[in-house]
Formats: sequence, C-alpha cells, structure tokens
Amino acid sequence: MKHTIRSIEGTYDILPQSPSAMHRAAAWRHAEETIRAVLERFAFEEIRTPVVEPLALIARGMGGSTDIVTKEMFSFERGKTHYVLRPELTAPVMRAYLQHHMGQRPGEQRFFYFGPCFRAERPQKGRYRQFHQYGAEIIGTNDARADAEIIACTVEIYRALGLKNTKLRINTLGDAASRARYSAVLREYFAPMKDKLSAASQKRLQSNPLRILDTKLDYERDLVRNAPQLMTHVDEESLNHYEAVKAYLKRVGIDFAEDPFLVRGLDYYSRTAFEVESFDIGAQSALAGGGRYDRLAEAIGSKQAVPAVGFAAGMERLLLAMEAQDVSWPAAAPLDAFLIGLGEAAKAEVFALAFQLRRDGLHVVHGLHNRSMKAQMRTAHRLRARYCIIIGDNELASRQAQVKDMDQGTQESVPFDALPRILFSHRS
RNA sequence: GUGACCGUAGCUCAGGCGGUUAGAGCGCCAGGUUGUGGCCCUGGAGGUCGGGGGUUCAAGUCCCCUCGGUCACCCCA
Repeated sequence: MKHTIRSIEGTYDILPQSPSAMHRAAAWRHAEETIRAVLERFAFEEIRTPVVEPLALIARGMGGSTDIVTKEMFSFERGKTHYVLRPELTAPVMRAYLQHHMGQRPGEQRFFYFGPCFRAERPQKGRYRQFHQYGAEIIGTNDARADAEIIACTVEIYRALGLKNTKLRINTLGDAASRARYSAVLREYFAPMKDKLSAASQKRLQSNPLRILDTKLDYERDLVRNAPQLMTHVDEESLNHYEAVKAYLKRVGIDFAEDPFLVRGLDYYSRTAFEVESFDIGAQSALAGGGRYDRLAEAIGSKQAVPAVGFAAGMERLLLAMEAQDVSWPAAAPLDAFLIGLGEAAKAEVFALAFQLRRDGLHVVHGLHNRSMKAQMRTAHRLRARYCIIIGDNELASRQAQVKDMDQGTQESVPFDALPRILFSHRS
C-alpha cells in the first residue's frame, strides 16, 4: 500500500486465480480456444498485425468524424512518424491485405484475428483502455453469402460457448451514394428542430447525420421516430443485397431482428450492418458488431475498390456475459505428484527426479523452500496433488520412494524407476 | 471529457456525535508428532487507515486538493 507501481488506469491483469472470469487466465483460454475452433471451421486463417500503426491508417480508415479518431486515440510521435496504438483491427487487416497484395491469392481472402486494442475512454463495465478484440474478415467479394457467413459465424461462436440471452440486429445502410443522399434528407428534416437537439447531435448534423438516428436520449428518440426512413432512400441494388443476406440467414436458422435505426459508428461501413447485444453485461452491451465496408480499401490508398465484410467482437464483454450466465470452463490439468526431499542429498535426488518425471510427461512440483515435511504435505494438499512422493535417507539408500495416495491416504514403497508407470496408471 | 458513489491487513469487511497501543473472519507462517496433508487447538507475521495539505490539544473519523476504483452519460467491441 506504499508507492508500489500500479497498472495504468483502464488496464488490468489476467491472473492464474481470480473469482471473476475476466481476470482469470483459464477462462480466457477456454474462450479463445472455442473461438479459434469455430473460426477455423469457417476456414478463416489467422493474421497478426502490429499493435502500433501509422496514425494515418486509422484516421483515414475509420473516418475523421468518428469519436475514436477525434478523441480516443493513444498516439505519439517520434521524429517524423506519427504512431497510434491500434483502436481496432479492421483497418490494419485491410492494410496488410493491400501491402502484401493478398488479392493475388486465389479466391476471396478469409482472415481472423485476436489481440489487444487501445482506446482512451473513461473505463466502465465492459470498457477498458486496453481491451481485446477478435474478429474475422472476408475480403475480395461482394457476394451476399459473405455477409451472411460473417453474421452466422459471429453468432455461431456464442452458440459454441453456450452463451444465451443475446440478440442479433441487422440493417442496411445502402451504398455510398444513397447514404449521401439520405444524409442530405436528414439534414433537411432536422434543420428546423435544430435547437431541440442535443449539442452532440447538432454537431452530427454537420458531420454524420445518420448517427443521430441511434441516439439514446428519450427526447431525441421522439424526433427520430418520425424522421424519414433510411430504407426508402437505399438504392435498389443494396436492397436486393439485403434481401439476399436475410434469406441466407433464414436458410440456416439464424434469428435476427431488423432495426432500421441501427447505424454503425465507423465511417467505412456501407450496406450490411449488424450488432449482437447481451442483456447481462451492463450499459456496454454490444458483444460484437460488423458489416460491409467496401470503401475502406480506397480510403487508405488502394486504387481499386476492394469489397469486404467482417465482424469484430469484444473479449472482455464476452467473458462478462459468460460469467453472468455461469458458463464454465475445463479445470486446469491436475498435479500428478508433489515431491518432498528430506536432507540435502535427497533434495538433490528429488530435483533430478522431478526433472525426469516432467520429461516423461508428468505434471509434478517440488517445494523450493526449506520447510518442514508437515508444511510441505499441507502445500501438496492445497495444490491438490494426486500423490506425494517422499524421499529421505532410507529411500535414497534403497532407491525406493514412499508414494502416498492423497485421496486414499494409503502409502507404499515404489522403486524410483517405477514411478512414471505408477503415476501414469492412476491418471484418468 | 462530464457526473455519482467508493478507497481501513493478501481477501471480505467492523471501526455511534474526532479521543490515547486500529479490530474480526478467511488466507499466510509456525507449533501441538524425531519423517506425513485435510478437522481441531495455540501462537505469529502483516496496516505510515490511497497520497498530500488544512482545522483541532487530539483526525481512520471533519474540510480542501490529488491519485486510484466502481458505475452511468457519451461512444463503441
């Protein structure tokens, strides 16, 4: 409680033991392994990109009017280079795709990622300054099946984890042109009632009127309710695309709700937009979100348009939801044996024996403190060791260890070289 | 960035209107067996009461500042 150095605000440690799933390594591993298994069944390939990226990638990729870019970036400069700790992974993945000319590989490209992201927001439940996202992208096709497959994969992961009490909402934003037309219509609609809008929404009127639609302020919702519908301004091709996506989802039995006011916050989205919400994790309820982003590649410098669709999901929120629903994870591998050496010569023997048993594939530990036998037995018990192996002068002389079964309380004499066989035989 | 609540041992928490050596339970360590765990008993270590300043004869307790935590707004995964 003195001036020990602490972790930075909004960051946290994941520990071997913790009552909360989010702070417990075993829960993370279980979630990660399940996620990877599903993603790999969907034929996504893992991609890993740097934690730092050029500022311009994020600023141009996500859009200059987004909150993330204008006030939530951890950025710094050295020399002439402006760096940013990545706030998300879609733009970096697209960057890698373009940089390595991955469009030259056969067919559309399917990637998944997992890693830390950074946003300088005020921490609260489900929101941290360093947080973790996993997600997947299908790059190189505008086929509606790609959209449907991304959405299906997003929810399939929750099914695989046994997560319930979630809701999938979908919408279409139309193409770039229809989105621009609709923005103009909205500006006209809201202009007369400008002074009734919140300060934030008044700014959005200029920068991105669509964002006013998903306001959470009650008095704004009333105004929004009567606003012109996005759907009536969406281009026909996008509407057809949307209908196709919905049909594919129905075909595989994915439940969804259409939400005409669902507008994703990032500028690069067009056409399909979707979000998965949990009702168990507080105000930051979005477990995952995504959509089509056919304009991102050009925004970050590609000469050609590259159609793409993807999702991103939050690990912390997933773990909070798992915890709320008592989703369990496999217990850690049990300890096969705890070795106790009494006397210097025996301790040396135990050290070597432990090494050999580990090489044989057994999970063993021996105490490194010079403590009493009683204390070591107690430790063995607390570590839930299946066996205790005791070696003193007598055992050293006869090359026979005392092997105590910690469940039965029985004890027998076992030759050193028979130890692996005995320990393995009692595994189950 | 804004707001509310909170900050006493490793953990969970007690500490009426300020009063002298700051407590409990659990955990940890040791002893009760010259080489044996769980239960029980005994003892011990561990706190500059988040930090700084102020009021007062006296501050864990009151005031101010500050740093953290939690939750919400906002925004998003």
